[in-house]
Amino acid sequence: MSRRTRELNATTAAPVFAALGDRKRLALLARLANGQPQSIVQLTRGMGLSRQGVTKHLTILEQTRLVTSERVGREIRFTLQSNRLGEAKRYLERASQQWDDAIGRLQKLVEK
Amino acid sequence: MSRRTRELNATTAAPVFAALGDRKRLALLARLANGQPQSIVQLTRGMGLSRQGVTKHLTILEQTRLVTSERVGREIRFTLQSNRLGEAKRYLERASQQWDDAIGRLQKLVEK
DNA sequence: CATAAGAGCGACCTCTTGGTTGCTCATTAC
DNA sequence: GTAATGAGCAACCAAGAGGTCGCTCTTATG
Repeated sequence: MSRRTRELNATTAAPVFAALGDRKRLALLARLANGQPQSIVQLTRGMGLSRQGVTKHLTILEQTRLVTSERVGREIRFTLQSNRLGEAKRYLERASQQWDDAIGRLQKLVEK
Repeated sequence: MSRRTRELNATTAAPVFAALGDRKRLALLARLANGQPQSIVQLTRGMGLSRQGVTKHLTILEQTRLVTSERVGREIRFTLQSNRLGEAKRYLERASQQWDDAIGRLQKLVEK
């Protein structure tokens, strides 16, 4: 029984958004979204950052489960976890929906 | 011609996610999502934080346009901007969709 | 086997973040 | 008019983030 896809709350969502809150990390995710799993050196290319710097970012992304990694020989291949992005997306969805509902109720009151 | 609701890219999205990447700030947004615009002292209540601390968080939320403020007498009322949340949501939507599409194409290739 | 390639680990540095306190200013209430 | 309330500003502090370098370890490759 995997608990991987339960809903995020303020406490669990914050680290995920924090992980998304960096240009370089978003760039890494965008790279991974484009196709196959990629190794650290591959992801380092054209990133304007040292390999160790990239590793740090990938560690953060992995800790928040936005990516997963798999060792293949001497390489480590990173894969985007789109379901995790989905969880973050749904969190925002709920917040904005709640607000829109509140506004809607308020307007009805005013109209009466 | 307002440019407020154009699409986010990696550069413009990062600060928004960074703003969302803090428990306290998510709590503030949740509060604002519950109903009417609220002042700083109101938002401070039960936050376990000094008024100035809350002000700092609200400043960050306002700089990224997740909230707007309006002066009313000696108070400042903060309002949630649900469309901004929507922009962030759509950014995540695109990334995960792109990945899912890539995976789909890959599987088709394998099946052949 | 020797070497190259991919990655881990630790030390280090600087700038930013999240938080505080203290004081001042403006607006409302009595 | 005086007090109380809401907010701004500046200084300060500790901890964390983002980045580097240097060295070691492991896994191919020739």
